[in-house]
Amino acid sequence: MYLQLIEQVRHAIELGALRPGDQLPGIRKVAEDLVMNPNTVAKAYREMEHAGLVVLRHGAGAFVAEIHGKDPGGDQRKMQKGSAVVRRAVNALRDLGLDDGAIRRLLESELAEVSPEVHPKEVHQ
Amino acid sequence: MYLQLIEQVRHAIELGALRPGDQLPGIRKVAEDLVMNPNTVAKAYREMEHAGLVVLRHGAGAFVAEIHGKDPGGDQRKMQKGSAVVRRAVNALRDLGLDDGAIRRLLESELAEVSPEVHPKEVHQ
DNA sequence: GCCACAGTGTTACTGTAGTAGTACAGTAGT
DNA sequence: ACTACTGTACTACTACAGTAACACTGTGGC
Repeated sequence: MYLQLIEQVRHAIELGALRPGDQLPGIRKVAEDLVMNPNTVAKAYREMEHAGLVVLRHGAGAFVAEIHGKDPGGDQRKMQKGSAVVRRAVNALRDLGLDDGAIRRLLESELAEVSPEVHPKEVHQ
Repeated sequence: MYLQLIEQVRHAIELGALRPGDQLPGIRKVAEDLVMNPNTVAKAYREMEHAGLVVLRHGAGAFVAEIHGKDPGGDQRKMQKGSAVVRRAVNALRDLGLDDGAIRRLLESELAEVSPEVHPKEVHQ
């Protein structure tokens, strides 16, 4: 759950929806919106700080870190182009009558094709 | 982890790699291959039996259930066509320089676009 | 026919990570 | 200084993964 939240924020940053210096909504606010415990959000925030995505200032708030990648602008272009690719693919897959679960399985199967048995786990250390 | 195993088996059945009546490898065998605990595999097997995917026979083994869907053949076709779609999309995304994590985020973002906040949880029971 | 053995799934029990709940501590504006 | 906001720390609970001993089935030898 807290991992999903991290992925969402990471995605927002990559897309440019969140920019360096921006303040993230407070822990309780997020917790209320997503119907989860404040502590769970706090854990996500701490993990993100550990990953260098955001900077936490006790009492002040959480802010998007200044530099999270080497090529901030390039990533946004790539993600936007990629988003179009994914949209077309998903539409085609849904036209075939496949549900979200089947689509996820197909993707995981394809991703595992090249680099098998490498699950995304080495992120935090 | 046991959920991933279930998804893999479900995928294999949908693709036709596993057919009704086929015997699944033993719990310990699978556990050794995937470097996980036999108990974890056992839990996956039990969940799959509960979902009607397989039939467990104490002392004999685990076998793929006779009927798991209404249109066995049609699903295979759809999945195979879908697999081609996904392959092309993934290749395009990788050519853009996107890694697996970014690709997953793009997919999740796209899937959430239409039916937001509906996480895959209603599978069992 | 019967028994031992190797295979199978099953069932306790333990440790650990994630989540929820609650109270605490720091910051900034008034 | 007060107050309303922020993140932090501690505790309890639940679910998952790991470990080991158990129970059932099928096969081969006797």
